[in-house]
Amino acid sequence: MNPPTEPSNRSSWSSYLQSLTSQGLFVDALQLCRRIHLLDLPLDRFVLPPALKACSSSPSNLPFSLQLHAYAHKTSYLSFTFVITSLLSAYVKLAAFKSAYKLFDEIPQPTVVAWSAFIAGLARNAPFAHSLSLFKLMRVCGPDFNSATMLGLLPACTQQAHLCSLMALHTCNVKVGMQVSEPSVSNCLVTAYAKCGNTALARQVFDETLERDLVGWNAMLSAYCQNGEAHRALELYQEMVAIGVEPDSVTLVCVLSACTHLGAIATGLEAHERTKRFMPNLPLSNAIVNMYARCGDLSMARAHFDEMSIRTVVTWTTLISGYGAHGHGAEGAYLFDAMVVGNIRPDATAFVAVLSACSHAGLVDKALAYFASMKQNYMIEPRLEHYACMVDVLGRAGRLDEAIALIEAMRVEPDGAVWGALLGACRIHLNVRLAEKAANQVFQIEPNNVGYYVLLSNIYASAKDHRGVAKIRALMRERGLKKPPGLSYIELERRVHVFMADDHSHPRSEAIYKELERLEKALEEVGYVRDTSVADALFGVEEERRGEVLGVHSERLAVVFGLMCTGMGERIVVIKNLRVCGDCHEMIKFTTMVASREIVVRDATRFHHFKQGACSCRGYW
DNA sequence: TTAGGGTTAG
Repeated sequence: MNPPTEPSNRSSWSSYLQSLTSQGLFVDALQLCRRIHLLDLPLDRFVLPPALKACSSSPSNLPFSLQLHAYAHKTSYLSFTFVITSLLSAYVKLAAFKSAYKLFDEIPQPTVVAWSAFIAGLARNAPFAHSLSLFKLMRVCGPDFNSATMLGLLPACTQQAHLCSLMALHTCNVKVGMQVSEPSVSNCLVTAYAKCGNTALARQVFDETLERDLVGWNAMLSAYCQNGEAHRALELYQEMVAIGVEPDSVTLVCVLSACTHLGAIATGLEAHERTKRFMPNLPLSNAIVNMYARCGDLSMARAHFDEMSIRTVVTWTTLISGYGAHGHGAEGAYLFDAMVVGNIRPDATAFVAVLSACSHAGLVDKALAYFASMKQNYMIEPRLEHYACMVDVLGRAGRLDEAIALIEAMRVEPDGAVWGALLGACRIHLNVRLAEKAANQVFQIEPNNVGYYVLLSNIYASAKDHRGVAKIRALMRERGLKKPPGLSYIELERRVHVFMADDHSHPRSEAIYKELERLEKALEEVGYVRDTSVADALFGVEEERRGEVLGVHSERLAVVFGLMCTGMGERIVVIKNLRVCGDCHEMIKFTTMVASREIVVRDATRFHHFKQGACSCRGYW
């Protein structure tokens, strides 16, 4: 959009300024303000809100905001609520909290709008405690709050720690009957509960809402997606469609995201069909590319990417990470270079994507070159996640000394992910001594992250160090840590089936176990030997747990069920929430030979394409 | 003063 034409008479300065700020042209707006100021032209009060909005775009404009404040005082414009609210929100955005509180104190009798504006400003720009205590003060000595007060305050509840306060605010709403009369407040409560990680309470509010609108459905869908309950999101979506609620583009972004998590490509395809009438739509298109890439269909992801008329760095990053996850590092790097040639500037996230693509494909030199160019060519200071990627790259390739040197040279304190990457490399190259060193660090930084304990325990097990295994298991018990359950998903005829280890809950469970037994016999005949090192290490240490460890992993059940339900030549796609176990990895390799099938497994870190007895990861996982 | 959405690592 072009900037509007400058006005010829003074009376339209304020509307001109307004149009500049509404287009986000803050620099031009500020220049104009200063010119008006220099010319000493008489301003009307309507100039102040856009001028203050422009000021709040950068902290360096605080002195100018103070000048505008003084001007408002001199001209008595401060008696208008809209001038006060503009000043308050400018001060809050500029983090000039003292000035904001002082101004608020000076208002003789703040209206509900002034209270709400100040609360909303604090909610967005200051820690939650600020806006909450102002709301408490309002309850004591201010006017009654209205729905706008709540809509401004609730978005500040963003963490688990805010849950108790959120429940208290919820009670306030129930008391005045607002939750029933105002769907917008209910929807905001759903979102707030979701951000605090409590989908059960979010659902309760959703269920109690009488006038349920599309925003409410979308808020609940997104609540499930953000909290790793994609399965529930899809159920809710089916329910919504069944009662005739027409999805919009936001609904479809949520649904595509849920399909992405579950690997539910058939449902994703159906959602893709529904997106047609919203196109072109950048967030939707990005979600589609991501869905295909992470559901295992790179060519569909690429086809949609190629069709897009506008692509941002987010679009490119999505596809690069897709190629990376499938082990096509060279293509990922090629895309990154093509993006740069097309004049799209990579950001820190794009570098994470390309570095991880290099890592999964073992492209060490390429990764080192990208890592160097971040700072040299783009002035992007490597962050912890970039270091974690580089340690991963060097570590996987067996260049452990260089990985350690990199950690030692880091300007920032390494975090759990960095040491965790080194620990992962120690698993691949079975370096027990270095693993202990890395684990020692990681346990101090992230004492509750179970994954790292399991990793070290498995390293000891592979090295047949039974005492080491016992030590880690004891440490886990002492700290009250339990391994999260491994889950595998498989989508068949638009239904997602979920399996856990030793799961007997599936309706066709008996047949699945029989088929598994038959398959394992056939695999042994062609040379598959079950790797029991992890379970053996527990033998004599935790006799009662040996069975559990030796038990049937979820990916085995999902793969066998997939074999049973699909025809010859059909590809099987299984999604796992944790890393696929070494023994299952081996077993699936043999299965592709015996059953002449292609099997794709997406685990927590990447894709494994199994075909004719080999896996695309070639050990880089 | 005013509710819902997309990308990365381990």
